[in-house]
Amino acid sequence: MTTLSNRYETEPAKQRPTMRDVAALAGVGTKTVSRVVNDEPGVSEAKRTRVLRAVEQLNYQVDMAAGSLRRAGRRTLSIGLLLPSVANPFSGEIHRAIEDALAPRGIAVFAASLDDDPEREKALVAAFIRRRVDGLVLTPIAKSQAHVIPQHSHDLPIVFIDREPTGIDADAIVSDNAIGGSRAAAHLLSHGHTRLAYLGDRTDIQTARERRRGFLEELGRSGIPASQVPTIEDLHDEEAARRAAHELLNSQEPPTAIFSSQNLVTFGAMRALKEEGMSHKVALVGFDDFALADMMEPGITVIAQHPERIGKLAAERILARLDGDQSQPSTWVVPSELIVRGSGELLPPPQAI
Amino acid sequence: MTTLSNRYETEPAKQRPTMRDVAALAGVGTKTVSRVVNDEPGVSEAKRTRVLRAVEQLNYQVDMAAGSLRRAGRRTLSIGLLLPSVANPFSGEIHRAIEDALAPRGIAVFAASLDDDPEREKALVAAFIRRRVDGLVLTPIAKSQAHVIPQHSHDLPIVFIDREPTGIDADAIVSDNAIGGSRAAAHLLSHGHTRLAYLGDRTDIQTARERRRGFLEELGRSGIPASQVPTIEDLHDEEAARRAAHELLNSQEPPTAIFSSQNLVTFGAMRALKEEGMSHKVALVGFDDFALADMMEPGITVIAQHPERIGKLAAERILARLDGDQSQPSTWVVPSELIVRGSGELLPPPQAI
DNA sequence: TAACGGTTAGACAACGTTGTCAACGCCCTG
DNA sequence: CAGGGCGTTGACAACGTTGTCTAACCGTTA
Repeated sequence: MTTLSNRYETEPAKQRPTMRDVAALAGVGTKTVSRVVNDEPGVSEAKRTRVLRAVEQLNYQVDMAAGSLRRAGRRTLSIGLLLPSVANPFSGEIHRAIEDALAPRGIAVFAASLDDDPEREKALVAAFIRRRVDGLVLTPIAKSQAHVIPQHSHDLPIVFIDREPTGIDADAIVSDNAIGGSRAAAHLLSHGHTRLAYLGDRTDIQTARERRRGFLEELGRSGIPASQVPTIEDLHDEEAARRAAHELLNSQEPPTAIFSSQNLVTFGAMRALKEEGMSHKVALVGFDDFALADMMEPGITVIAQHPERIGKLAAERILARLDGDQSQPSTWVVPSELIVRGSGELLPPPQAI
Repeated sequence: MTTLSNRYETEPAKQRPTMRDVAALAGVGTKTVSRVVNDEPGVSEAKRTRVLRAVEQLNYQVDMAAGSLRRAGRRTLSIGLLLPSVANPFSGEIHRAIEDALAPRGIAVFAASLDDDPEREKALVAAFIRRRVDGLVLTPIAKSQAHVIPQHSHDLPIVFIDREPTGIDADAIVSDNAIGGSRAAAHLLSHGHTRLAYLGDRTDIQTARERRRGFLEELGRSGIPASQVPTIEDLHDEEAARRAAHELLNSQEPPTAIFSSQNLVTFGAMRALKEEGMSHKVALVGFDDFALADMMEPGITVIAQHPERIGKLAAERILARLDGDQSQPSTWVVPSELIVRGSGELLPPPQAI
């Protein structure tokens, strides 16, 4: 409220200046203006400064859309990013890493949330293609991406993140989900646990299945058959996870250690443990790190993913493809990391050994 | 790796189909194709289905950029969103609310991070204007936004969020920072505290100053002059806040209650309290809510903001302006809310009363 | 049968920019 | 002094789409 005039009351809403306006004011041809604003050679110093002055005076900004329409290659210097949700901190980290990697090249990022909805996946991919993005980074949801990606977008660089795509051959960046799961198992086993349980996410999500597989296989290698491991799955929110954990803790033979395959599931498990007064009695390892994990009582041991590395790699793949990389698409795996904070190092009670 | 052919090996990288291709295949004029894909009337059913079949077959998608170049009004159906950082959960919530409000109108969101850097603010605004976004939602940083927003963008809807702009007359959506601060003070006073301290963010940030002002004014009304309130400011990260809190707690007359003006500052204070074993002895109220605040020991009482409401209002303002709203720009205030969880209800020790 | 109105259809120009190309002026060389 | 080469410059078409406008066709009415 500092100025007096209302931005919205100025009547004629004067047109945004075009290159022609600048050319007219500077007394040159439009092509000369084009050369100046694009830093192309072949313009005398005298004209260059005249043009720059006119640009300044009119506050002219090129229309990139019009430019890329004519320009060879048709680059729009924008990419589309499809995440589970832009409000999700894990996605936010990926987003930021991608932005940081693309900004130096002047590439802007369209971001959108999928909410695990295959319909949205398809619609948003189409919306971005209509906007002629130079590349696409996306977390796949639909069973197959073949129908999501139109045939004739074959030259559009696409990188899948977090989950590998199906039905289409493209670059992908994923965490080592199975290895992470086995890492969790090995860690708990090394502290003497023999009664372990698994709390997992929706089984139609590939990463969740991988984490479970890695966890159970590692237990199997230590002589604990999967049939002996209570496994509760399809937990998609904190409340469901909380109830499942309560159920586990009140079962006939409660586990002495729990592996939760995802953030919200971990939160639910933490709640249940706290409510049962078992936070310091039953070990917990969660997949995926989160803020303040070290401030919990006890601190929560996790298998941390590295969203910033996933994002950086995804952006690098897009750039490489834009720069003409024709190599076979492949999958890059970002290693997970065990972070020890207390909850995963609780020992089983003597009688349970 | 499901299919055999490499997407990047198909030699001629065939051109994306245009309206002309569709028209040729369907045996009609381009304008008829245009009418069909834009759902305009005046096309016989026979031709309509022929066009749709051709669209399907070629997997044609309109080029929105080319369309809006010609189309009156020049809408690109995209907006620019400038946040402190897309990786910041508070920003993520705002982002999501904006996306949800604009998606039904087919508007896509460019998101970018400012990192509190006025240079980036200016550069990113320019980048979005070059892309001809239909509107701009931004968290202002520079001392004045007058030079950030070019003169001739006077018809471009702009909404400022979180902080009010200076030097430009535009809509703004903010939290009731001062009231929130006074709410925190009143809450702590009502539990008998008389020795309170303030831990604050960078003093050049308007919101931080407002929160402090509200807090101190409320104390003043209860007869506690600002001069008696230890005030440590310019804390921009968790570590600085932690050190400041330690200092406070080890001072001659340590406070019995602390108000921290921002998330990272709250985290630092929590750390210091835990390290000093004072978590249950010194009251703490933080500005801004965060995940797992209720799982801390004790739960952290906060003055919660409502990012989802801020985002929704911002999007609604943009839409109203796009729809021709010419009213005076003004500021909308989103009320904060006290959430009681334990840390703010700790009583001062008897000897301190 | 002629005139008319309504519907359907496509030719054409234009949106703001850049690639292509021809033309201009200047300086240098033979 | 003619000719060649080089550095500048702008006219023009084209990018993919849509607004405008006119034409063709249909059925109806006088």
